[in-house]
Amino acid sequence: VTVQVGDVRDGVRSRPNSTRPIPEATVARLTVYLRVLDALVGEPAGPTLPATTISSGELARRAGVNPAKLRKDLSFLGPCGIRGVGYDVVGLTAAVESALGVDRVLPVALVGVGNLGQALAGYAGFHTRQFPLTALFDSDPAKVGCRFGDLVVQDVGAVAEVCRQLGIAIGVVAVPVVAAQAAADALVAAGVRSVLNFAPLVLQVPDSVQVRRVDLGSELQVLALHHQERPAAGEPVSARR
Amino acid sequence: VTVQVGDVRDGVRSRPNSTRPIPEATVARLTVYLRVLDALVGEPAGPTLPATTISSGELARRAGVNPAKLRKDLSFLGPCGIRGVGYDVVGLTAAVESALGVDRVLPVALVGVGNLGQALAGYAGFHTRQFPLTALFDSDPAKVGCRFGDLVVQDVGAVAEVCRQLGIAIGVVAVPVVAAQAAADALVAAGVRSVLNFAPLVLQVPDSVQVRRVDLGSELQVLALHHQERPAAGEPVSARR
DNA sequence: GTATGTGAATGGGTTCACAGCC
DNA sequence: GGCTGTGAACCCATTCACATAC
Repeated sequence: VTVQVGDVRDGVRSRPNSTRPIPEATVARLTVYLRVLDALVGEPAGPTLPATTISSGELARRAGVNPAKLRKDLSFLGPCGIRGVGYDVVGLTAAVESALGVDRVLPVALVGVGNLGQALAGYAGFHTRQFPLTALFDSDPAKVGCRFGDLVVQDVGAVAEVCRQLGIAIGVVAVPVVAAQAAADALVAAGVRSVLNFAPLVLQVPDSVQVRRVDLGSELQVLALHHQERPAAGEPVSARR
Repeated sequence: VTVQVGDVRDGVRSRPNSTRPIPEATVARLTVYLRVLDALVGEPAGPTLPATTISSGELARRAGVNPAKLRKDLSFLGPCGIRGVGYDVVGLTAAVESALGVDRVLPVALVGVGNLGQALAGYAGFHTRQFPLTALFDSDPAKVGCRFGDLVVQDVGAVAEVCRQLGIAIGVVAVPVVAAQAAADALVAAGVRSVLNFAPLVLQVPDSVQVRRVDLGSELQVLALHHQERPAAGEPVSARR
C-alpha cells in the first residue's frame, strides 16, 4: 500500500486525493509505533507464544499514547487489524513501514565529527539500510583525512561538490553554532533538501528545504517549565483540586 | 522531537491566579525566540546601531515562524512591545526568560557517559547556570571513577541514592537501549520527575513523571517521508533574505 | 504611517462513543 | 464476550483582519 501525503506547505489545499494524506502528528507517532513493534518481535515472548498479535490497548500502553489515538492513527493505513482480536504484529509492522516508505534509500552526510558527530555516527538507528551514512566532513585540519569506520573525513569546503556527486539526500549538521549556517548553506548548494540540525540556532534556508531541529537546551527548558508546575513528588496527582 | 508521556493534559492550568496559562506549543517556541534574541545581542549590529529594538516581522523571520504566530505567542506574556515600533530586545529577553522561569535552578544528572553522553556534557546549552550538570553515572566499571570536568563518574547502582541526596531535578538517559528502562527506573526511584530520553524506546514511567524523547531515527524517518513528497528541486533558490 | 495586540474565523488533532465485525 | 474502525464532538492551535496605540 503506497500512502501518499499531500503537500503540507503550499496553499493548494482542498485537493481530495485518492489516498488520504497522513496528518503530520500521526507520522511522528508512526515512527514510535514502529519502534515498539520492533522491540516486540525481539522479545522472548514470555510464558505464552511469540505473541503473534497485539491489541490497541497494549500497543498504546507501550507507546505511551491513548488507545483511541493509536487506532485513529493506524486507520490512515487502511484497515489493518482484526476486530475482536487485535493487530497482527508482522503485518502491522509491514504496513507501518510501507506508509513511512522505508524502502526508499536516502544517503546521509554528516557535517562535523566532533563529540556529537561521533556519537551520532555510532547511534543506533543511524547508518541503517534506509539511511546509509555516506560522507563525513569537518573543518578541523587535524580531523580531515581521519577514518571513522569505512569513511574518511573530508574538508567542509568539499561539501557541495561531494554531496552532489554521491546523491546525498539528508544532511546532518553537528558543528558548533558559529559554523552551522555555513554548513547548511553548503548542503543547500549541494541540492540537499532535508537537513537535521543539532546546532542551537535557527537555520535560514530556502522554502524548498526542510529542516528539523534537535535542541537539547530547548528540551531542558520545556521540561523545566512543566517541572515547576507539577505538584511536588510523592503523592497522587489528585491531591489538589 | 517531542513525545511526552505523563500528565500534561491541561498544561499550565493549575495556577488560576498568576499569569494566563501558556499553551504547550507556545512554550516550545518561546525557547526558540530566546535563542534568536540571545544571538541578536551578540551580533555586531552591522551598519546600524546595536539594534535596541526589533519588529515582529524580523524576529519571526529569524525564528522561522509566521509573524502573526509570534505576536500571538508573545501576547501570552502580556503586552511587551511598543506599537508602531517593535519590541525592545533586552526587555523582551527578560520577559521571555521570566515566563520560562530561568531563575529556577534545576540540577541535572547524566546517566551514560559513552560517546553520546560525553557529547551532551560538552554541548552548548547544557551545563548552564539554570541546568548545572551535577552527577554522572555509568555501568561500565572502566568508566566509573573517571573524571569529566570536575565530576567523577559513579556506578549506575548509586543513581537513586545520589540523585536524592543532590536534589537532582532532571535526569538525562544516554545509555544503550537495553539499559535505558533500568536507568529510568533508578531515576524515578530517586524522585526525579523530569527525564530527557535519548534511547530509542518509549520509557515506562508513572504519570507523575514527564519524559521527553529525542530520537534520531524518528527524526530521520519524518524527514524521509516529507523528502519523497516534495517536488524535486525546481524553483530558483531565492535568496533567503 | 507603522507595528502591536487580539477577537474571530479557520483548520488540525484528540477524544468520545458506538456501530460493525470477529 | 472483545476489539477494531470511524463519524462526530470537542479542544487546541494557527491564521486573519482590524482596532489600538505610538
